[in-house]
Amino acid sequence: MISIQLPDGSAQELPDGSSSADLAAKISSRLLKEAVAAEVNGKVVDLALPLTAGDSVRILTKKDREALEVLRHSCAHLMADAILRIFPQAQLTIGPVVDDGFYYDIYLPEGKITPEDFPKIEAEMAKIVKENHPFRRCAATVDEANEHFARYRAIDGGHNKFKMELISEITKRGEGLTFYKHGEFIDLCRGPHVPSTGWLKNHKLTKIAGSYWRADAAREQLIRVYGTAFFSKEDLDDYIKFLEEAKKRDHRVLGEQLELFMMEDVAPGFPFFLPKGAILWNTLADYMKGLVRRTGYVEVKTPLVLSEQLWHTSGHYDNYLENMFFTKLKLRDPKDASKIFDNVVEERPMAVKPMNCPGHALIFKHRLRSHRELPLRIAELGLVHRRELSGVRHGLFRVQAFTQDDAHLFCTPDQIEEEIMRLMDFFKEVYTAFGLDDVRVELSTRPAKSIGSDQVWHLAETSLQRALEARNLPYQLNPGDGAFYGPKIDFHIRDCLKRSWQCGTIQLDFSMPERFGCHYVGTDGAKHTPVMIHRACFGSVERFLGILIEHYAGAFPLWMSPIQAIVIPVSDKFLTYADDVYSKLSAAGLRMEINRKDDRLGYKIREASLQKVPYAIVVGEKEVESSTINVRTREGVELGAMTLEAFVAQLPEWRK
RNA sequence: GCUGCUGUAGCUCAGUGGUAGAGCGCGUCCUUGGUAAGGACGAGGUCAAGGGUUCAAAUCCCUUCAGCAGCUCCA
Repeated sequence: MISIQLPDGSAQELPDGSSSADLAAKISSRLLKEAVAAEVNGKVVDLALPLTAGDSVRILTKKDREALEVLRHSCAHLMADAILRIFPQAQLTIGPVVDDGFYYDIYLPEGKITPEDFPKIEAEMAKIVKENHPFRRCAATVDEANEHFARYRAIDGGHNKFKMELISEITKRGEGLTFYKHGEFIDLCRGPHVPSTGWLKNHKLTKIAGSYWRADAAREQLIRVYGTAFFSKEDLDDYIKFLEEAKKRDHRVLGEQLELFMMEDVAPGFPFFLPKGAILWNTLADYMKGLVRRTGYVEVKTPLVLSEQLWHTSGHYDNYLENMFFTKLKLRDPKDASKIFDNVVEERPMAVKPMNCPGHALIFKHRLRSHRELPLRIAELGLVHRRELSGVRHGLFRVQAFTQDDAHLFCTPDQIEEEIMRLMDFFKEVYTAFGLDDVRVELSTRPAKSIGSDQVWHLAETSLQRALEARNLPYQLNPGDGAFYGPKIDFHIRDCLKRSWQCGTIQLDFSMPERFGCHYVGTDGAKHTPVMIHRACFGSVERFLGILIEHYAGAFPLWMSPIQAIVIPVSDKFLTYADDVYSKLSAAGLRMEINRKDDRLGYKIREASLQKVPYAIVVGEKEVESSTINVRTREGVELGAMTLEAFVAQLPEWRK
């Protein structure tokens, strides 16, 4: 008999050679039915693996995150099996689990797999699920491995060199080889797996992408087939619904439909804000400017183009060159105006700023500062330009020019804690204002390679920690993940689809004040170097706006809505009255529009709803006679007839 | 930057060697209407750009540019 420890601290006695499955069976038949895998001494393994005395075992069911990963990895095998049945010349490489599913990288010497093949592959997968093959684990030697991989022999007569490469690496590390077999299919795999293919009913292939063996562009081109799997059909359906919902909320699509912004080939990665988008942008900017003014900042404006020399001082030239735009002078030949010289040697070459901090450092050292001025909080909605590789640009999320709600706080080390607490309050106020209450905080501390004294690092890190604790903010600690010049706090917010976005960041900097020679005169009359705190709350106004478009699905709260109400005359007989309503509400401060088109009422209502205008104001004969308006919300609720005053009085918060 | 896919009217897309199409939007007219699509007519295109193959190219090939997905990147 062996004794097995359970998570609740109790123990179970089992016969020698028993497995986790036997353990589950002994606890309850229901648990055996629901068991997916087991965590033995902290490692996830197959249910069928024999246990040894003293093991501590947790049975994993579909409720456990680890179990879902096991399921998905098994599903990767299932998919690989199906693909090999359809494409016998395919060679498997690796097939790991990723965030919301799995993929398998496949080498296909010729031909290709496209999404059109999905139905065929899925049909084959369904067949294998129905056959309900058990997953069997087998340990093997290298020779046996060769044997196992006989079926992967390439058409040219060679072995599957990808698997052979993996095998030789594993062997070199002195680890044993394990294979997993279901039906005729066998694959090199660490495991574990679900008990049988019957578990893998709820799957879906999602997309195809290119990849390279070992992520090395010089090596073989592979086809990456993505899929996902869930324990229940409901979960799979929910996931498919989530994908559809996310697609509907795509800010690039809504940006087009709601006429918020546009992109042009002549300016890739540089959005054009259309009138309605510009209202949104300005609403965010105005909100931020107001808050900054109320919370003890000074606001500045710094130049876009600065001498290259400055970027040497700041260190960006050495570390950030690839992401910077540089100006390039041209000259016309004085004798021949059609001749242009491109390669002009510039006396003072200039660069477009990718960050605002050097400018703010220059403002700080513009004159001698006293300790009495600290903390000095310098804020700027600063437009920065950053070159991005062509493949990474994405709507408003990743652009080449954007406006940071940037600020740099110059303070003494003693003031760090107080400033961080103020920032926590500031950030919280902002996110709450936009209905983003789900905020996750990460604290990253000193990396191996860093500058600054132990003393300053220690003070800074404990200040950050104390501030987080004082504000009761749970946080995730990322030891060693800070920048070389200081620790940082990142804010990740979740939108209404539970997607996480990194927005705010607070970074301490012990380096830049030094580089720029920023000093203040202390109480002792001597010069001291301040600490610099970089911080941005939106991050980028453009990106934050993109997040809000998706968060609200274009139906912004009243105070942000580009058009807050639209006047719809029942027919053009009532245009005069409609104009009157329009002017009065505009004068009251509401952003108004008026629909003068010769369409039927129903059509204009529909248009207003699709444009997500919060209120449609209908005016016709009845309204003219009683000097009222008839109000309908974009959700389709009829608020009925009311006076203009009553309408304005009942509005929820409509300016911030 | 890499790989794959895509680029046709303002938008969404069909057309895949032989006279450029639809729906929506836009304009004009009819209609003067009561809370999510009334009707008729009309304008609108160097088929991304450049080169090649061909009697003939939106269609096939090459190059470039841009977009999309993934990868890589984002101290």
